[in-house]
Amino acid sequence: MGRHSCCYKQKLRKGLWSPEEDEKLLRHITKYGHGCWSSVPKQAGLQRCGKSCRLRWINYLRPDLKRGTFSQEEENLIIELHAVLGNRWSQIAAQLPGRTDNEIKNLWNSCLKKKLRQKGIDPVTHKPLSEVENGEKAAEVSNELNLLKSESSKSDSASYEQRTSISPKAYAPEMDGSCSSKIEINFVTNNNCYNKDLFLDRFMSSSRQESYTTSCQPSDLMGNFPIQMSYATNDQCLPNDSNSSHWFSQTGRSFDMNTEFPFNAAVTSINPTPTTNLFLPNNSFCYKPSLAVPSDNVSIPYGSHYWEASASNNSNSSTELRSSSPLNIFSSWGLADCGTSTTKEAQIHMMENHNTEEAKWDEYLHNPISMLASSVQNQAPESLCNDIKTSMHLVPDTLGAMLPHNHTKQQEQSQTSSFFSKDIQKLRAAFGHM
DNA sequence: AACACCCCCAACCGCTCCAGC
DNA sequence: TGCTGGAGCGGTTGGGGGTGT
Repeated sequence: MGRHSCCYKQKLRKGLWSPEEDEKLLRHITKYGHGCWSSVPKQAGLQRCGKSCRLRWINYLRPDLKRGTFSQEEENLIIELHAVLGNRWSQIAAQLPGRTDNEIKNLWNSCLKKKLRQKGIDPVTHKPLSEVENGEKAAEVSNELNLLKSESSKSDSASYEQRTSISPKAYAPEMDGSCSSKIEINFVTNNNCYNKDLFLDRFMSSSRQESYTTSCQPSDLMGNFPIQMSYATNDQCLPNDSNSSHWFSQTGRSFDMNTEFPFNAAVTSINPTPTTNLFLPNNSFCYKPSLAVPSDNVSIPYGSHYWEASASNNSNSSTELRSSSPLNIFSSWGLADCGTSTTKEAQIHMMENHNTEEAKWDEYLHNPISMLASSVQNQAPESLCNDIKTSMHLVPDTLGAMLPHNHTKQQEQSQTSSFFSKDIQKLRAAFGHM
């Protein structure tokens, strides 16, 4: 553990890399690939440890890196992703082609944090600063109370409720009637508990139920994961070749599917429109849905097409990540059309539209291409392609075999899902079943 | 011009996870 | 099943450049 063993062995260079070192490493990797990083420095004739070489390659030498300052769109995307993922820089970086986790981390620490604070938003919780301060005071009191409580009753469920309780008023100061604000409430919990945890809690609890539609409290799920609800309830609506078991098994990577699925659903609901209205411009932040999955037949042409497109063009991430993608379907289904209603109203609205959405999901799942066509008809094909590309890991293996192989990309993409796999594994361990 | 301070970012460090044995 | 080593991640550091005095 700790420092790499190779670093102890002999005097290895540290600090900044010289152009000569860069050239050696670059030449070696472009010629042979990196293979085992620990052997790279030796083979490349470098007095560095493998770890250092890896870092240099990833953060600086990699040919697909995008240099230069971050665009406004990229910054906004980072902020939004951070609101969902927290300091999971690699996950955030995975959504910003050409950017490294280190770069994003630095940007966040040096720039974005300040910007958020200037706008009166707490960079940790993404809630208004004033509220966070109040929340802290309240949390202190609450903690004292909980301490007293826990003295008398060591109940897990109590702590769960406390941890996951959501105040509809949480975002009140910045709610201007935009749908996204309302939805975002769903992802921010009290006590700085990361929304993903809440999401996982909810998802896991709902997953344990035999039937989503009957066992879950609609208000509960709606309140927290409206889109997930849409997904989940459509379990029954899936075509024969796309039932849930098929989704989970067709790639042989059930966990990827399992975890990616709700996550995409959760994130997509965040932001059809500006999140905090305080400074974020229009930003239809879109996580890619699992739309490539449902049918092998339809996903093959899409998949290969997108893959090729994305492989040849990954330079305009800022726009490709925004506002395109099939997820605008959500807007067309009413999610972006929340007008001036409040959170509760939005939830009710969504519940009312639930059946409609369900029908649309059905349609979508049965005929994703036509749905896609209608939802993205105004978009440039490249944009759509780029949006799809990070979903490629959801494409069945059979399709994958037909596509140009790019293990690095596949690995990167699988990281996103593995992140949730890890969490769910932890939950599994914690709950001892599932 | 010289110094102090600040900020950014490349790189390091310590850790976890995971695969192979 | 436990150990070991490699890969990767997130937090932190420190050097260098920019800016203010």
